[in-house]
Amino acid sequence: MEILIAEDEKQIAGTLKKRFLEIGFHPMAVPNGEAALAAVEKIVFDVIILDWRMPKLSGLEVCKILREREIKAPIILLTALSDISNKVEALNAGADDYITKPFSFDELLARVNAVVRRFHSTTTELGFNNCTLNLVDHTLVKPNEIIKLSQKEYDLLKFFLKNKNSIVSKDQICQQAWGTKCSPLSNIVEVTIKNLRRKLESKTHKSYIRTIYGEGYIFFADEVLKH
Amino acid sequence: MEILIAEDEKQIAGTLKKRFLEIGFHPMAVPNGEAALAAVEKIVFDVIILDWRMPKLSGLEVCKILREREIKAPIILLTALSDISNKVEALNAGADDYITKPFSFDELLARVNAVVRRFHSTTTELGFNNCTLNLVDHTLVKPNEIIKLSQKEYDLLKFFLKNKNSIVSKDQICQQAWGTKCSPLSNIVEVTIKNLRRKLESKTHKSYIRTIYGEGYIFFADEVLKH
DNA sequence: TACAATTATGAAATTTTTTTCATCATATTT
DNA sequence: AAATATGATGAAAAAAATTTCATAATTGTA
Repeated sequence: MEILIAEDEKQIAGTLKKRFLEIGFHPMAVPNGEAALAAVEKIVFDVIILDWRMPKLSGLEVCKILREREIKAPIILLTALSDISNKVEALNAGADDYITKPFSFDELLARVNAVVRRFHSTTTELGFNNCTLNLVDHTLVKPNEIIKLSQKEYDLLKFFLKNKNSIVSKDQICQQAWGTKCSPLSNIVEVTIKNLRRKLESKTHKSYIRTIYGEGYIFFADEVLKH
Repeated sequence: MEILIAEDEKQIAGTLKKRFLEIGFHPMAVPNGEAALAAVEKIVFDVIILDWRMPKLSGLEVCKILREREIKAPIILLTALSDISNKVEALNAGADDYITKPFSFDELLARVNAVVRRFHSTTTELGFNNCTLNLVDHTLVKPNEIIKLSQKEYDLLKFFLKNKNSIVSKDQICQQAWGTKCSPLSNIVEVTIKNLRRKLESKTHKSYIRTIYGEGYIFFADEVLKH
């Protein structure tokens, strides 16, 4: 789980990072709003935690900018004030939750989990590297073009993205994308992989799908880096 | 906008209903949790507001039950206590927001709008009557069967659902579902409507799409009733 | 009721997607 | 390096989706 923490108070940032690390999350801490915006350009986060009061760019402003840029990841705002109008302002800026300092780590964790669970149950796109699979349109959104995927190509890519960076066997692929056992008489999987590879490839990024001889395939996607 | 308000304090319920009515929403007030569950069985709400403290079934319990039943509509819990652990409990139960009494109507409205806006930007299905259009699978989910829609049938139905109960011209349909002006030389729209009608029809419900001679079509869907 | 305009429909034609097949390329083992 | 197994690929075949077309049915109007 990739978490961005934008917080200028070093002690809070440090504690949060440490606690998230302990439970196996991947936190990244930045000290201001500009750094948060820069980080989001490069990395796909599962949740973004923004301190409201930061020098220059406030957490609220960062939140608004992220939503304008169509960043969909859930955002939680931290604030010293428990003013109710702040809460409304935060929601209107596109935040998903709001938490007042001081707070316990367990409370923050509960909110992070709630917000992420909800997000994953309703998300409409899956990102990888500098591309996105649009689950509603069934299109592959590359940096400079939008490519229509056929049904099978879509099913296959979706399966790869759910299992990125780990080996999947041909049997597993058949089961998920074709709903049947893999027939040794047919090579539909190979053919569809060939076609998907062609649609995925670009000048900068040639090989998303690596063949593991005798085992299956791995879809390589930097979980983290967007560019 | 269909809003369910489950609140046993009659005065609060009455005021909320009145205020929502004034701004053109369609509120329905019920006095307890059981009635709320029953209402959700029959009606598709855009947002559900639950009082935490209600006789027998609490708002929190109703919330959990609704999520178990895969009701996706956003839920806001009302409570007299501003205890932070309650907020965590609410989120863990699948609620989207939490508001402590006393609150102003404007604050509630802001939260309703925030929660609905977010929901609509990430929703993965559109409901109508006793059916659902699954936007990810491109399937039509009827009470007893799941029907695969072709791309064009899907585009057409999606357009109808976005414009239900109002006349849409053939030109509008072409523009949205085919991305081109309607050619007088082609009757693709009529043909696709014919095919969609066939897939939509059931023993109980024959005519979703009514033709308005010389004007276009209306897709009739009870905005409200599920059964 | 007759007529013109509009919509509905079955079936053919076209296009696209999916699958099969033959052949080539590559990896592993000996 | 040779033999064998596995995967890749272009092209053909089959199936499915989309569009066209001819004709039938329906609606509104004279």
